[in-house]
Amino acid sequence: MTNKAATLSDVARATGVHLSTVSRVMNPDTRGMVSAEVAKRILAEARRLGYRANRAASTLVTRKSNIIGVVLPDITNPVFPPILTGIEEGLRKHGYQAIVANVGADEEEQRVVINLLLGQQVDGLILATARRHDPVVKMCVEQRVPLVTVNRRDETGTASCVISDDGHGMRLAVQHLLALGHRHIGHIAGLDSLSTGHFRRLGFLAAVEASGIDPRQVAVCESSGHTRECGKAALLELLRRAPLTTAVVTGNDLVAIGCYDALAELGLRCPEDLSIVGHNDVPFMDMVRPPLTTVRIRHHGMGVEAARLILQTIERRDAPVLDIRLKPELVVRESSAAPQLR
Amino acid sequence: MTNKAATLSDVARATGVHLSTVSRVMNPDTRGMVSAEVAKRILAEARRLGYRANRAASTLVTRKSNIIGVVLPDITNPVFPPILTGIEEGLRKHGYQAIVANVGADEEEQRVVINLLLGQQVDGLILATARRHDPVVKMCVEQRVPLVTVNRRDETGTASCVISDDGHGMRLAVQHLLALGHRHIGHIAGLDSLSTGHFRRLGFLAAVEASGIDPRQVAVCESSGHTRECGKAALLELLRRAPLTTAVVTGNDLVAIGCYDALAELGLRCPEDLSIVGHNDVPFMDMVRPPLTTVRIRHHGMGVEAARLILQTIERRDAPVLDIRLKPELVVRESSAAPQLR
DNA sequence: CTGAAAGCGCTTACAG
DNA sequence: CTGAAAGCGCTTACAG
Repeated sequence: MTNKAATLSDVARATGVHLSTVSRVMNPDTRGMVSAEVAKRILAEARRLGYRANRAASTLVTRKSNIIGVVLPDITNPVFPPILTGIEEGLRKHGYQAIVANVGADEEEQRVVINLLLGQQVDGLILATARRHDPVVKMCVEQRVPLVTVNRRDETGTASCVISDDGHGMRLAVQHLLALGHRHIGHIAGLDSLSTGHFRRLGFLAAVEASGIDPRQVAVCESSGHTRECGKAALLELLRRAPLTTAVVTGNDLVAIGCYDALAELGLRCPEDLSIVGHNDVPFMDMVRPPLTTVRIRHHGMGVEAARLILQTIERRDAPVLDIRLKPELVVRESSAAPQLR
Repeated sequence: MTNKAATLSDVARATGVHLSTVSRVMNPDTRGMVSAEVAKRILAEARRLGYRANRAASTLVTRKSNIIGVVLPDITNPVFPPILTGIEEGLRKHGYQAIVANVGADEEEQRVVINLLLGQQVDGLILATARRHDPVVKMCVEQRVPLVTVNRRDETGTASCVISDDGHGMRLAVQHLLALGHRHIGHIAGLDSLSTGHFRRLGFLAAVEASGIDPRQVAVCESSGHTRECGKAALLELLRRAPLTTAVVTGNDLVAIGCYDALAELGLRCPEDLSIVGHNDVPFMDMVRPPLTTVRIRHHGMGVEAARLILQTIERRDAPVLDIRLKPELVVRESSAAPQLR
């Protein structure tokens, strides 16, 4: 049990061949260049010595690390774990690994982290941190770093992205409420600096407009953050401004839960007094009281697609910039019902 | 805007010095060896050229990657994101990064992933996958890979670990129920192959024993998995075997939610007919109906400690094997109450 | 204080 | 089919 790892030259010495021959055998793609008999001996010896290629060395010469940097804004936000899992699955299938960095919204901090990742020779970057106008995305594009954004889209359209079809999701939510008989509908929007918040707001407005209901019966409030507290404050504000509202669509489940808090404070009930539809379908939304009707987004699928896209972008540097949108679905539970007559 | 990255020798040429001088300046620790004036010129030129050290090259020569491999069984299990966040914070502070791999329970798959990580020249490993008798931990220890397990403990005691003090947690839960007046108490245990399941079961038994209540009033059932379905089945089984039970402590929140499902099926209410105490306090446990009383574990803190420990283990190869246990606390909500007289 | 040189462990044309 | 050699981009003794 030697303490230091065996190298190509250790295996070569033990087998009595040149280390370049060992190198050829260790790489399945070039194994065919070596006679079967020699290859067998080398493989046996490599196994005996516990040989494991030093990827730092091969990265240095091939300029390929087979590592993708993944930058997340907050892994404790339950939308990101399934995205990450999808990314990892998609990557691993092709022999790639993910190096994950959690980073706050601070731009300078993001630059530092991305520089670390780039120094690590990652072959590409998947960013879940992108804002609609993102200087960090711009920097990466300028440096020609293969890049895809996931769950978020930068508006310059210079980077490929994988997002949910938010227009479709909002249409499903609004049509559901209309079908139940609601005519005074509100929207609690997410941050407009993020594509999710922006597109969902636009989607809501478009769906309402298409339905032909009077725009004066529609209210939109922006939640200042994706938290329960912000959601609660936003609904309180919305009901103050539009007291006739009987149903609300939120841009985020956590915000929807905050709406529950607001209703509790007002002594109102969901869905009797107000129907609420969330967005994302994060875990446990079927266990809250009442179980939340929400737009289910294909987080895992987005991750898988993002992995596929980044690998494609790396393979062909002239690969087109793609804009992939996965279709969400509406999950009807108990937080939405026909409006009560009042 | 050159397409390929600037190297030390590019900066050296541009400044008119030898690349070894540039190397000394780029590393803060050796910067003092170079005159301030030259250092300034070099730094300016490096910045102008966008120089960024190639870590594959420096890893190759220093045999230090400043990367830690983190192996998780399932990032979508909400206990892991805060652990990971804690690890990353602890690591980043000391200039380290995490390379994260999600991997199932399959042993062979774990070996493959760990070999990938080791090939990547990680300086150490944090495993959240360890079972009580874990061949993969054994393999790492044999190969002298710096290692710490987090949230889980391997029983051979050859690797440092950071876990929650499960004995303390169960004592808090049992004492709470006793104080409410319960005398027929059950436990739905987690998998005994994991240290969490094992220690919580032992902790439960010890707490009950210390209270002096008749062992015949106590029932333990093992849940065959950490899911709602398994929790439901386990409670059904437990109530069949011990119908007088008025309170149950579970080893896991998801299992506790499964118990809610079982009660719903039986037409029983929580806490009126049965008090339930969970374990972990994952997000949203305050939003389920009824809000769950549970043992809150310091997941984030465990991650921070694990990072500290692995760095310490790397720094001093003779560092002692440590067994760190963080104290959990009981969060009382509405799923526990005094037993009804029947 | 600075330079010249060796070497980390690989891959891959180039010979033979 | 196999070997010899150059080179990837760094770090770090060793000279001067």
